[in-house]
Amino acid sequence: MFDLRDVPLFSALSESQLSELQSHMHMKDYDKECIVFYEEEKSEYLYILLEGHVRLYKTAPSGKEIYLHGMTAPSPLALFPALERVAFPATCAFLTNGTMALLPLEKLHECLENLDFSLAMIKAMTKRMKLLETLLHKETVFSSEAKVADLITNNAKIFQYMKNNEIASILNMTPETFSRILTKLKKEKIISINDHKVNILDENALLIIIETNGVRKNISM
Amino acid sequence: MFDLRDVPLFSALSESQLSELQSHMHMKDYDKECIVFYEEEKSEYLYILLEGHVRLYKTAPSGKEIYLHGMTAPSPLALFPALERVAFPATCAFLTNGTMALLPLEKLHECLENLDFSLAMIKAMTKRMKLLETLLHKETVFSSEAKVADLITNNAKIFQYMKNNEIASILNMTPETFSRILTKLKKEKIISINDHKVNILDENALLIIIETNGVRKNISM
DNA sequence: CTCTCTACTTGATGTACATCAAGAATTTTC
DNA sequence: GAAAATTCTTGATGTACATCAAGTAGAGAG
Repeated sequence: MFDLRDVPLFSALSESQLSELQSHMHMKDYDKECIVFYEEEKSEYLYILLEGHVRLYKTAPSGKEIYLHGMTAPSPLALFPALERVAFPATCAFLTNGTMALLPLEKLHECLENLDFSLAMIKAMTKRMKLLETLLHKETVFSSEAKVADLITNNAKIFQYMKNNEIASILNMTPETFSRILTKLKKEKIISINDHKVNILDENALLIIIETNGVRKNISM
Repeated sequence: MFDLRDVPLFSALSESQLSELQSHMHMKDYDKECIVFYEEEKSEYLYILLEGHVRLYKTAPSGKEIYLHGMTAPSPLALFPALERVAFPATCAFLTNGTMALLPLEKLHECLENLDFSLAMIKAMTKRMKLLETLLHKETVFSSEAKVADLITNNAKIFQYMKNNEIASILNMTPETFSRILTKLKKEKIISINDHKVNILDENALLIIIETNGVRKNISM
């Protein structure tokens, strides 16, 4: 059985409050690939991811999906639409099968009367703002090469359990661009890849790419 | 004299709490164009904009400034770095002259013990998340043409008090691109401009541009 | 009212990506 | 372990912008 106590946002509530909430919640199971909610849709519920992984993405007019975040259980989703009762800014789809809890928004707003819950909410929101801020930074100041360099320095293991074209879509670039950048980095002896394992040969070169958005040129002012 | 009560975030506090806070605050006056804080810098203070306008921007490795938000007084700035005690994600500079209040972070954290203050903090944070979300949407899913169409539909008066190259920088595009898009819209009889006043001739065409990121093509698919 | 300075426009070129199209290398399947 | 399916690579081309460069039009100063 799932327990709201496992979700940090709710861990400060008392037994009685928790069981009150649980009695008002729906559980919903999803299969892999299923859509939980669509961008621009409104909802009367807070979605709480209890089991599985989901991805959040926007869809551009061309039909291209813009990857925002991946989320692993347990985690409340779309806090901002829940608090402001506005439409979802992104579509949410399961990557695995999993379970959501749906909490009516009135119940959520009642919880805010509790100071510890409010503080937990502030914590959860700062975490989400950090994610948004990082994403914005990557999408606005990083070149494709810098995105790859950043991924390799911060999350090299991802190459071991994801296909390159999946990684490319997380970075919001095409598989071709991703491939070209990897071969470039290999040619320049900055990384090597054997059997889906990335070895960093020149950490410093990666940092330079991240800082300058490209390979070192002569120092022009 | 400035009063913290004018800042919605602090309006829930009692007289005694407010005067306690005020006794710990520094006031600082700034001239036009002055930098308040730099991206990547850390601070022991929450900055509260009491008078004037500021802009927040990131700097790309090329030196290009990426405009994020403009803020008008009264408003707390950089809530997320204050709460998490991390570095500023952007640089803040005054557009006019104005005044900041600097509140030591310990004092801010003490305020969070107060439920009403926490709720006001949640409100302030959702407002900020809305801004971030809107910005992310514009920067990731909108074409330059869609950005301009969006600006015209939502904030046509801006043409009356800002120069075109200032508007272009707010939209994160070059003045040349902005000019080309405006002349295109004029040629297509979607807008007209006389004496810095924009007239919308075909509202629907603007909405189509926003939805499709360009002028209507034949319905493919 | 003319002169200057700044803002705007327009064209030519450059650049970082995406897209299209094969081919080469893996992985999966039986 | 061979055939089929999938993923990855590589090259050619396209596109949405930026950049560079020159000219034109307003707007403020004398």
